[in-house]
Amino acid sequence: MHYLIDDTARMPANWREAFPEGLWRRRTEHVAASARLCWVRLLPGELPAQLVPTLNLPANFVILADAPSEAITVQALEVGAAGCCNTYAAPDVLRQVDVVVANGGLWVGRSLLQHVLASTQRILEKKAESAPQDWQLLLSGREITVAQLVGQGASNKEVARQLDIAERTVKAHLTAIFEKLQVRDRLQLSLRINGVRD
Amino acid sequence: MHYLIDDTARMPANWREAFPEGLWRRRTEHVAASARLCWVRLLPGELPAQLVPTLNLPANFVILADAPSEAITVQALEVGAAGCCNTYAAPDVLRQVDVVVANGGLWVGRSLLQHVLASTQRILEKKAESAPQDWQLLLSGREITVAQLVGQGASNKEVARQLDIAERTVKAHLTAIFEKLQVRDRLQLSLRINGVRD
DNA sequence: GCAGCCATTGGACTTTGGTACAAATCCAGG
DNA sequence: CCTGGATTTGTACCAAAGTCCAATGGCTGC
Repeated sequence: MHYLIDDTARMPANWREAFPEGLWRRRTEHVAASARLCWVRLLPGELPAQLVPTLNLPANFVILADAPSEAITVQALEVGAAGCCNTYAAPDVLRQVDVVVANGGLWVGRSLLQHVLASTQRILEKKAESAPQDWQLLLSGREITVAQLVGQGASNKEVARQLDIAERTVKAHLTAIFEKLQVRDRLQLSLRINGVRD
Repeated sequence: MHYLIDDTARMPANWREAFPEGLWRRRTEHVAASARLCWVRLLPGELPAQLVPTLNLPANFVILADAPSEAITVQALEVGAAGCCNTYAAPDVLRQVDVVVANGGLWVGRSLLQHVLASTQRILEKKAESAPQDWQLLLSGREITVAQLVGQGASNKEVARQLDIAERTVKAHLTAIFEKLQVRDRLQLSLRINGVRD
């Protein structure tokens, strides 16, 4: 049997859809030790380390976060959760989590996993510090200028005005930049040159 | 259909049991592009980065290692694999990997995951002190979720798929977010939530 | 000189992002 | 019961972003 421990006002529809027979419980209510899996929903801003010790949970439980983050997930697993996922994850995903956990696995969402693995990779390579501005080496002078402005949030029109060139030219530079840096649009360019890891 | 790309002498019994209809292939042989999942077995001492580029693999493939390690797994995902697991994993586990990958997930074994998460924890502790997220206080739960995804570079379509809602809804949330945070587009939103100062 | 890169621009086009206006459900609190 | 916020979706429309093909002129190095 599945349990959803949730002190918010409304039960997420996707969970109900994933587990039509699942039971909704307040944090103060009892959960059978025989529960197959217990889903614990965090309140906004709450962290697993604050909540979990206050509850009497069965062996298998999973944290549900409305706004999951790397910090929440790591902490969830640290306090014994078998996984952490978005409260609003699709029903298929929820059922998938169930299957993985039932087989003794740990569940971590794809984006987080990539995030974490990317961090690990940097540790393994220890390259992070050596090449802070590698992208500049791949671009021509003008392209660097355009990339910096776009990276700060400027529109094509603004870049054009500031550099006194046609908007069309800005687009041409951007197309070249995207190709050279292997990014698909200005937002990912911004993340790249501002050193935001994802 | 499942394929096992394996140049060793014997086909692992567990794989045969997990996918009775699966096809065993040498590395030189052709794999249908319509393959559901392609399992690639590493030879002893071999690394994914050496092998994968030499093969013509479909979109979804998983690395099988007789002796999996953190290095092998990270490298496997780096070169595009959807997961990495022990060649001799139980049939149930193999089928589980299949399900996860079929749903767009990445699969990483439990022990590796714990290992990697432990490393990540240290980085997070440093990051946590620096930036209190004021913007989160202005948004509803769902809006926070959308803002985070967009801030990481996701397109409207990707956000919609990930949250299992219509693209139109993503736009509605974004319009509300822009208004509340007083930014004009997704790029400036990204700068705001990633704490980039200009 | 000529090949090659850089910077520039145009026209035509497709895709994506964002807004306006509207409306549905659910649920909380008065 | 009714109001108001949160979440969801629709149609339609406009603007911005991005691509493709093509061209010009400047500069450098062989």
